Amino acid sequence: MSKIQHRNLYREVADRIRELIEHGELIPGERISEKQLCETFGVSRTPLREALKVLASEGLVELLPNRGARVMQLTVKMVKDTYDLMGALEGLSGELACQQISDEEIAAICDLHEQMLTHYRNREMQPYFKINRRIHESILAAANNEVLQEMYNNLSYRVKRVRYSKKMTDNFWRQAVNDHEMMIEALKKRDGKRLGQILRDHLCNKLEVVTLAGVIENDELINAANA
Amino acid sequence: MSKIQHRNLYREVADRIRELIEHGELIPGERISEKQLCETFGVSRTPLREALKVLASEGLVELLPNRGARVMQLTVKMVKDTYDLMGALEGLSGELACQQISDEEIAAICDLHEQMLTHYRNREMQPYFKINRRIHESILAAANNEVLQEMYNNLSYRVKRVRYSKKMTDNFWRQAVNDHEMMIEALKKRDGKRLGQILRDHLCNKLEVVTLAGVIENDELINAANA
DNA sequence: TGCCGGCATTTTGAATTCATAATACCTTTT
DNA sequence: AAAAGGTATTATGAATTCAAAATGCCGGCA
Repeated sequence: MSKIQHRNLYREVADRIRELIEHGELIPGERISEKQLCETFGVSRTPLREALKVLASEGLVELLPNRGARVMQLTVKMVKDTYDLMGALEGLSGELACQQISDEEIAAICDLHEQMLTHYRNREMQPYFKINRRIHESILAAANNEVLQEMYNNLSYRVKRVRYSKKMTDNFWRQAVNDHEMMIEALKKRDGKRLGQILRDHLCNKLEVVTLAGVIENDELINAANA
Repeated sequence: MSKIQHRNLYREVADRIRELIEHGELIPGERISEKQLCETFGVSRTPLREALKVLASEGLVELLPNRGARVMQLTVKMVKDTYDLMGALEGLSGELACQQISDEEIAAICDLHEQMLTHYRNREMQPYFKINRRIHESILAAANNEVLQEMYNNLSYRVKRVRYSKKMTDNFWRQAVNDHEMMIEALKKRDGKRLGQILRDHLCNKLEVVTLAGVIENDELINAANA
C-alpha cells in the first residue's frame, strides 16, 4: 500500500523542469521565459514561480532579481567541487553502511556485483552503468541516513547533465571494476574505514571530471553537450 | 564596494522566518498559519508561500499538501545523521584546505587558535565558541569549495536550534582543546589526510549529540529547549 | 555614424480573487 | 449521550490582476 501522493502543481512543474534541464532542452545560461513555460505546461505563473524557487535552492537554476531565471551554468570547478563532495559523502555512506548492514543486504549487493561483472565482460556499457548505480544506491541506503541520501541525490542531480559526456576508456573501466572488487571485499569484512577510503579515493566519477578537465579550462563553462 | 542587494520580499520573509525558528518563536510541529504570518510581516500570501517553499527545500519546514506548513521536527536520529554528515564535510574541508592553504592563512588560524586557548584558560565559554567557530569557518573557506560551504552552512542551520542545549563539561572541553592542538599541528604540516581524520573523528559537535542521546530516545522528538 | 535619452513594451514582483480541499460545528438519529 | 452525517467555515492551491522594474526601440543630437 503506497502512500497517497498529493501532487501539487508546483512539484509537478519542478519535476518537469528538472527533466527539461537534464535532457538539455533548457540551455544553461539561457533565460527561462516564465510565460513560455506557463504555456507549455498549461499552468499559471504562481505554481511555476514556486517551482523555480525550489529549483533555485536545489542549485539547478539561478534567480536574478527582476531579471528572471536561468539554468545554472556549470563550470569545471563547480563540477570538480561537487565530485569532491560526492566522494566524501560516498565515503561516509560506506563507513556507516558497514556498521549496520545485514547479511542479506550484503548478499544482494554481491549479486549485483556479479551481474555488473557480466556486463563488463560483455562490454555492455549501459547495463553496466545501471547496475553500477544500483550498487552505490544500495550502499547509500544501507547507511540508513536520510539526510545523507537527500544531499547526495541533490548533488547528483546538479551534475547529471555532464554525465552524458563521459568517455569510458578501457583503462578507466578496468580500474573501476577493480575498485569494485575491493569494495565488495571490504564490505564483506564490514571494514568501514577501508570501504570508505576506497569510495572516497576512487570514486569512479572522478575520471569523468579528469576527462573534462583535460578539454576545458578550470573556470570555463561546460557547454551543453548532451546525448 | 559591496554588491547591490536586490532584496525580494520572499527572501526577506524567508530570513525572518529562519530567525523565528532559530529563536524558538515558532514551535516545531506547530502549524504555521499563513494568514497570521502575513499579518505580522505585512505582506501578501504570495511571497510568504514562496518563502515557505524555499525553507522547505532547506529542510527547515515541512509542507503538508493542503494542510499547510509546520516547523520541521528534529528527532535525535536526524540530528545524529546530520552531525555524521557535517563530520564528513569538515573532514573534506580539512583535506582540501591543506592542498592549497597559504602561509598567511595558516598564520591567521594559528592566531585564532592562540586566542581560543586564552579564552579556554579563562573559562570564557561564549568567546571560546565564537573563536572556535571562526577557526572552522576559516578552514572551510581555505578549502575553496563553494558547494561544500553551501552544504555545510545549510546543515549547520538545520541543527542550530539544538546547539543551545549543549552542556560543556570540563572533560569534553579539555578534549576539544586537545583536538584543536592536533589540528593545528596537522595544518602546519599541511597533512590533509590527518587533518581530515581529526576533523571527522573528533568533531567537537559530536559530544553534544552524545549528551542529547543520553536523555532522549533515538526516534523521539527534540523539544524546543532554547536559551 | 555613434551615442544618449525618453517613451513603449515586455517581464517580473506582489496583491487580490476565485476554486477547492480540509476542518469544525451542529443537527439528527439511535 | 454518543456517533454519524451534513453543512458552514476556514485555509490552502492556483489563476488573475495590478504595479513596478527592466528591456527594446526610436528619434534626436553631437
